[in-house]
Amino acid sequence: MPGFRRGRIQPCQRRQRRGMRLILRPSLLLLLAEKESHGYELCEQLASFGFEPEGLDSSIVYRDLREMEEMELIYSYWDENSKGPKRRVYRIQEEGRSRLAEWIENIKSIQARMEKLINRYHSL
Amino acid sequence: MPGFRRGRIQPCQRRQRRGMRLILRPSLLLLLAEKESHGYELCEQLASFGFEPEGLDSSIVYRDLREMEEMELIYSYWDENSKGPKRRVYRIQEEGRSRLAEWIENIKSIQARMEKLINRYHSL
DNA sequence: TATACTATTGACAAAATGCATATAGTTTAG
DNA sequence: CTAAACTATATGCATTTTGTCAATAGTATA
Repeated sequence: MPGFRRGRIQPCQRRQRRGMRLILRPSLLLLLAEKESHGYELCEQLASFGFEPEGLDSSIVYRDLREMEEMELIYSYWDENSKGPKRRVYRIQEEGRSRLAEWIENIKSIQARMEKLINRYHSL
Repeated sequence: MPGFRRGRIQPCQRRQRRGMRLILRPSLLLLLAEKESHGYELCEQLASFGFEPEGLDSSIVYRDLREMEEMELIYSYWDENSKGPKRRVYRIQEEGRSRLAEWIENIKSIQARMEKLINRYHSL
């Protein structure tokens, strides 16, 4: 069984996952702000943010990491000394820390808008 | 000036708008749960959910309305008696009310996860 | 030695999004 | 009276984002 996979999902479920995609990069960046890590380990740790392993294809995580590296928020090096296949270890950059702060602010404002929506719904 | 338009946006801003797209349909459906309405009016009312007119192209709203109609969450009829161009008036269906309830639950769970993320960020 | 687990990457199709533009009736300013 | 601005909806297209599959490879274990 190749790790972190799933079957095809329903169109109605895609929309639900979209909300999670929104916090995927911030979650990864936060994990890397806590300590350096590699893709596979990050996939496991994402569970603590509510990402279930069946709900997230690991290729998405790897892709997002590469993209954040291109944005120069993080950088990577090969860990040659680890057991098993070589790992690409990511570490956060200063640029990444400030971007994380921005993303968190953005999430707060989205959250506030969601709050408004929910309240309005309940006063129907 | 054609209503509800804007210029080209930066790639960093796109991600911010993504959060708003997430609550666009639920917002529209909630507005329609409150009272029947047509696209143009809905565009105006969206401001109360934090959608700025410059931040949302009205074609997106019209498209989402058509799609929700295809999903049979809402239905429409032409208002022939109104002044100006004819309006397509939307009304929510039972199916729409239950879907709205589901969407709200989903938003709540996303909100809870965002909360977790924010708390974890602040304990860095 | 076959299977499962660790670990990463690339290609491709499908879906979502942003933007421009077309159409058309009505009101208002000059 | 006529051009501009506003109300109102719709569509096509290019780009971006997403999900899925498949390929590769080293190591541990049954």
